[in-house]
Parts: sequence; structure tokens; C-alpha cells
Amino acid sequence: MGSQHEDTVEGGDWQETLRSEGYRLTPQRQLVLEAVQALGHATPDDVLRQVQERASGVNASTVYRTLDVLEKTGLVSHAHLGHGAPTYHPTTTPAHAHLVCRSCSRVGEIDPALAAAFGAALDDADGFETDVRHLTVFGRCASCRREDA
Amino acid sequence: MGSQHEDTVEGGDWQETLRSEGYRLTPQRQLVLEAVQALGHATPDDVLRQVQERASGVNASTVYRTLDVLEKTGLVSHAHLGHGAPTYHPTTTPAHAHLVCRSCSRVGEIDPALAAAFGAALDDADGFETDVRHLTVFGRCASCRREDA
DNA sequence: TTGATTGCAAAGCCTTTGCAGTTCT
DNA sequence: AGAACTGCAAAGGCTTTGCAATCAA
Repeated sequence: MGSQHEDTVEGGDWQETLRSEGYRLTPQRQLVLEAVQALGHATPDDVLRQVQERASGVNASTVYRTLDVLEKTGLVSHAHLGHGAPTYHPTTTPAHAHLVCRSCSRVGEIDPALAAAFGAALDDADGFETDVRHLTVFGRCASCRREDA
Repeated sequence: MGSQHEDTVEGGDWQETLRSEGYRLTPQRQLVLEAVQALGHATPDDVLRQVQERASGVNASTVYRTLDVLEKTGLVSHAHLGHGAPTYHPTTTPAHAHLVCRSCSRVGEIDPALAAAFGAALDDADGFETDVRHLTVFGRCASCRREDA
């Protein structure tokens, strides 16, 4: 199981996590991480706006670069839930994959047990280690199927 | 099972497929479709270059618009195999999902039975109909896992 | 001190759009 | 003839990059 990092990361240790991988602690990094944790599902632009409310003048490039750093250190992950920008998620919550309905655009979460079983099957078949947090399944949800033509 | 269209489309019927949905037959559409079928896995830019070799002066916008039309009519599908442009695939081959290794960037195909089982499980659990052709799983392949630290 | 990090502005990649002219039916 | 389609050029969304100034360690 697992990826390069633990499945979930404990609350207060982000400072140590960054330091241990040779990154510096900056106010911007703290703000971006807190924004992702507060928002749950956030695009870089969402993060930027959230951060601007608390501190004026954090730059968009810094948000992009910081999200990369946070992802490399396993503090956040991202997935592609639609055509536009990716969404970033805190890794403090249990790993889950996403379900996106193309008709109504609603986003759901896949039962972690189901996703894990699929990952295990891929491991058995191909020796492949799946990044569950990044996994997004597109299709049609139950309610849209009901009201179809 | 299945999506809005048949799982695979028979070779010569693309003309009828387009016409029956109210689209016109144009030389550009034929060229683009043939390019996708010849290339197997092709970005819009790949298609553009392939088409330029056979006929000068097909425009990039036309390639984008045509790929949309071909996808709406079920003649091609697309998936996201990396950070850049999507790749388009003919639907004349059996539906399969993709596997992408983040370390070596190699792309593989998932055993259709495995993908189908996952889709069936999502249908059971959530009534969700999965678009298998669009499904891409990111992670680490067996050989990269072996040579890790 | 000094290398990592930031802000800023510019460039980049991929894609979409408006519109006039052309082509399929 | 008339609606659909194409080419062209411009604009658009999202992201990356180069560089000088700044800041954490």
C-alpha cells in the first residue's frame, strides 16, 4: 500500500516535514497549507484568493511553487476533476478517489475500500502501485442515468 | 455496460455515423479520423502534423473542432496521460483504460476485465456508469518499484 | 553570510472564439 | 440556397520561468 509518503500526515508536524526534506519555513508556505486544509478541494486560484484575504500580496507564482513543494513533501495532493485547473487536497484526511459525473458535474468520493481493492488488483496483475488520491473516474451518476433519453 | 455509444465502431461506417447525427462529411474530417486510427495514441498536435503530411493546410482549429465532433459521435475518445495535451484514440479497438508510471513515464493498458470489474463495482455501489476509455491510473510501475531507494 | 525563496513581469503551452469566406447537401 | 464547416488571427485560461530583491537558517 502507501505512496512515497504516509497515507495521512499528522496535524502539527508540517514544519518538521518541510525541514526534514531541506525546505525552509516561510509564512507563505504556512498560509498556503492552511488554505488547502481550510478549503478541502481547492484550485490554485482558490488558494490564492483565500490567502489574499488573510495576508495581502502573496503572489500567484508563489502559490504554484508552494503547492509543488507541499505535494513533494506529501502534505497535499492533487487530482484532476474537470477540464480546468487541478484541485489540491490536504493529506490529513484519509485517502480517497473521486467520481465525476459528466452530465451534472457533481463530484463524489469513491468508497475507499473499493478503490483499495482496485489498487490491489492492479498490484497483483502488473505489480503497479496506484496513487489513489490522484485517481478520478468520469462517467454518469445514478440520478443522471435515471432521467436520460 | 457501455457508454452513450457502442463499445467499438465498425470500420467503414464512419460516414454513416456522422451523417446520422446531422454532421457533414468533409475531407478534413476523414483525414483527422484516419490520422487518429493510424497513430493509435495521438495528441491534437500529433494529429495536426500527421494530417499536414497528407494534405497541406489543415488548420489547428479544425483539428480541435473535428476531434470534438468525432468524440461526440463516438468515433474517437480521449484520455489524459500526462500533464500536457490529451491523447485521442480510435474506438475501433476494444475499450481499455490506461496505466501511467510517474517515474519512467511509461504508459500501459489495464486488463479490460479488471477495469470492467471496477466499473461494475462502482455501478453496484453508487449506480455510477464509468467511462472506461477515459480512465487513467497514475502510480509506479513494477520495474521502477524494484529499483527504488 | 548565503543559498533558498519570493515577487514581478514576461513568456509559454494548449485551446477556444469571432468572423468572413467556402463547401456540403 | 442555406446551413454547416473551414481558415485565420486574436484572445483566453492556466502555468512556468528569468531575474533581482529579500529572507530564513
